[in-house]
Amino acid sequence: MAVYNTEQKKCIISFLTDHSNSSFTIEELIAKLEQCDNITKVPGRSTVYRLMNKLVDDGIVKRFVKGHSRHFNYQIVESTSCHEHIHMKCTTCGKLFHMADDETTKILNEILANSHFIVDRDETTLYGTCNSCSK
Amino acid sequence: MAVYNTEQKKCIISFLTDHSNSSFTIEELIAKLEQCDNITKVPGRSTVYRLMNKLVDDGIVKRFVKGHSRHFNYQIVESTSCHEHIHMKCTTCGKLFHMADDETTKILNEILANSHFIVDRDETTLYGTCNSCSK
DNA sequence: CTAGTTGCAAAGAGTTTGCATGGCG
DNA sequence: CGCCATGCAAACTCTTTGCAACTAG
Repeated sequence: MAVYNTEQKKCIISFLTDHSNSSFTIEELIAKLEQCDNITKVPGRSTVYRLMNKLVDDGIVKRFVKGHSRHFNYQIVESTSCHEHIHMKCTTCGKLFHMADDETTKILNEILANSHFIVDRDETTLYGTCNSCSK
Repeated sequence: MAVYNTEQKKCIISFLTDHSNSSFTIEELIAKLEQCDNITKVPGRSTVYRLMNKLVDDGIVKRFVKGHSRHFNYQIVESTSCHEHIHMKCTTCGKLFHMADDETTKILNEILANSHFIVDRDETTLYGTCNSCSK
């Protein structure tokens, strides 16, 4: 099945790439896209839903729930190495932090040794307060 | 505002308590309750929704998304000390494990020292594979 | 009794889908 | 030019809400 590289698809991917530190609900994403003036073709609502589902299936975008929200958030998966470490999301400022790789390995090995639990790195995001926000 | 202890509320809480190792979507919960024969008064759909929202607000039940599902799961919060340690959920067998308190403290302190990030314990569930399932 | 709770049905919100049109390759 | 992608509107699913009847305390 051929895949076409349409304006709508490019528009969403480039927006998410430009805001790779933030995540958006579908509603937020649509609102943001409509505000952007450097966008040639703002995709329609159903196209956004369809594209996001496909992008999640393809592993280009990650779907998750932020804090206690009842809606899904979408965020671009930044690189393949992104799967390799723990993420920390600040619930105050919303920024996503990446734990150093060796620190990640150390922590996960410690959990394995003590609790005999193999943590799935890709599924792991810690929520809390970042350095700046805790000051 | 007074709070009445109705059959419907008791029925949901006792079911969740009896299955404190499992979590359910609303749909699953309703189906299970309808199957149970030792239940005097099966609550209606809207009552289940209303009660679950209230139970979550009151901190008696926890709402979260399991794996890549698009629906919320509900699980009873097992005890007050439950907030104090990290949870580990096996994505294979579905069981919830509790990390030892001293281990939790050690890990979180290590993260704080290295990444300057204060992890919210209450928000933290690690997903992965438990000891039995990894064999 | 009285006020919180329930169940029904209807409304609301979020998401998916069928189909005709448009546009990429 | 053929086939995939898009947009609209309608359908669908999940959840909430208004209201009259019910019931715990």
